[in-house]
Amino acid sequence: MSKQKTAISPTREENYPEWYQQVIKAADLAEASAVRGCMIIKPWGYAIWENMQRQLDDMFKATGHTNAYFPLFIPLSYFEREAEHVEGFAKECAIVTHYRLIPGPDGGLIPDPEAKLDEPLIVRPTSETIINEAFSRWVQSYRDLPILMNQWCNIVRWEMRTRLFLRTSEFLWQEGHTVHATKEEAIEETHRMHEVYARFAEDFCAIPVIKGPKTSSERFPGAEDTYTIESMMQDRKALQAGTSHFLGQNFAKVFNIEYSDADGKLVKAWTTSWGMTTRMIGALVMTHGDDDGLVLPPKLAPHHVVIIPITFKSDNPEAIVEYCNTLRDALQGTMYDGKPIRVHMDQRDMRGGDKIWSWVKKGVPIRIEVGQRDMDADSVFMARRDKSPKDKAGVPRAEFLANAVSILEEIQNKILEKAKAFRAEYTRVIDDKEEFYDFFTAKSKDPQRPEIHGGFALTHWSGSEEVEKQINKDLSVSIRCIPMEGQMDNCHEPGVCPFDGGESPQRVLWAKSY
RNA sequence: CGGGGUGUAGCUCAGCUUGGUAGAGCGCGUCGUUCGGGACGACGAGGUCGCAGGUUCGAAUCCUGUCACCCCGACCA
Repeated sequence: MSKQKTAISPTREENYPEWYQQVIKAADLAEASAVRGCMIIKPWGYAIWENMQRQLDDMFKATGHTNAYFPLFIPLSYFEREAEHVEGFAKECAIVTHYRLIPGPDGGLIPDPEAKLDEPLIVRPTSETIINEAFSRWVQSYRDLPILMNQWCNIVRWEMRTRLFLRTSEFLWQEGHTVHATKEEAIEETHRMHEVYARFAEDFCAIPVIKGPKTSSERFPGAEDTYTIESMMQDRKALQAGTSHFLGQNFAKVFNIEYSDADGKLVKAWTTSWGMTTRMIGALVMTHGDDDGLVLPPKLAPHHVVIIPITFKSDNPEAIVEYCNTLRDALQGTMYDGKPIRVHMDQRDMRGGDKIWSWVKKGVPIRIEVGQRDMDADSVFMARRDKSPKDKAGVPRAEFLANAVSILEEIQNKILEKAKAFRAEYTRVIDDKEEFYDFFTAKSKDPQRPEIHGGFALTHWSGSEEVEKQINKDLSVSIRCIPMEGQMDNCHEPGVCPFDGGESPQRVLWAKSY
């Protein structure tokens, strides 16, 4: 095969959606399965998810939460209780109606009509209903509160159009569910977990996010308030990376979560829920990936360092392997982010070029090649994933060992800064309707293949749902969130809505979204 | 559910209009020459052409039915 300029074809510029698919394939993260809309998460993709899980789980534990597990199936009658919740999820539910198969007339298997369930079960699209039903039995006294619970599980939402990691019919996530004695405590919890997500995104995924509440039309079905973190992908579209919901007393009412307070009065409780999903892996791809494949933030990379012994030219390959072994041991004895550096020795029997590129495409932060020459000079040949694949050089072994941690830290910081700069470049404060429409309109001739355009727009907004609807219809642009204090500059002064001239307390964030 | 398209080797696809013994590239295996940035050669393994009917001496190819998937719209973490 002839040498290509980039490892991934097409490039982001040429065809962004196709680039995304190719990166996932090249990095061996996941593949489509025989089941429509469901993906097979392969070991490299799953290892990233495990690192996310471990980190988030620590953060949940540190904020007082415990894990539990609730059933995959939810009785239809539970699900029916909260009207808005039903309206939001009924259109995309998988339903179990039978529990036995029998041979059919055409030789295949069919559901046994005799084995029809009295009450259909739905496969959970989210677990508020079944968890709050349990909570209603667990909560009797103010002494039982708060309940701070989380579960790691899979859920099913029967999506029409799917894309690996971003939108699949089945996906993995965590869902936190809490019950509180007072409104204030529940709101505080909602904000606490919102903040946990933002910190996780920025400090671990190196994905800068904008925090804020959703408008009422974008809220979680059944919530009083939904708080989101929104990030900008490299095609300048917004991705909702995590949400935290203040559910008020909506679920407490329909599931009858009541407790006796200190005065012996019977009081309704307040609940929250919050979730983050495997979509985050898609966010990593689209935030940091380049035309050579995935770029992983070191804190989440399954391997921090890959060591490739180059032995074919040596009289003494065993010595090189041994030299690599001691290098690996030394690295593993070094702590990064509170844990030993994760090192992988790649001794697969394959050609050097293929081997090296496979790690470039997988996004490993540091690559080390060691051949006879390096060993003789007591040095290593190092390449960093945040630099060009060709930008690599020999460094003395001792120097590399001394600097390994700071290089990982530097890569982690650098990709976050790069993402922040990208977002800043394509975020615009707009006060004029025409300019807004122009900003979000592609200039390319072929409407099937619009060029990468638009970004984040900050405008005033009167609060009108009509305006929201019209803009969504015209441009497929929506309000991603109402940025909170301190999230963006020039955002929190009152002004005039450029769409209907109404008064506006602050600017809101508009974008096309996933 | 509307509009468009595709089912042939592990993968990507050609062959179909005009019926006549199943093809290519990549990948895979063995051997050789190579190899400090995506090698090359030789040989080899691998397919009841989505499924069911029909037409025909003969069907991947024509006809009918059916199933699945993909793309574009409405819905979504």
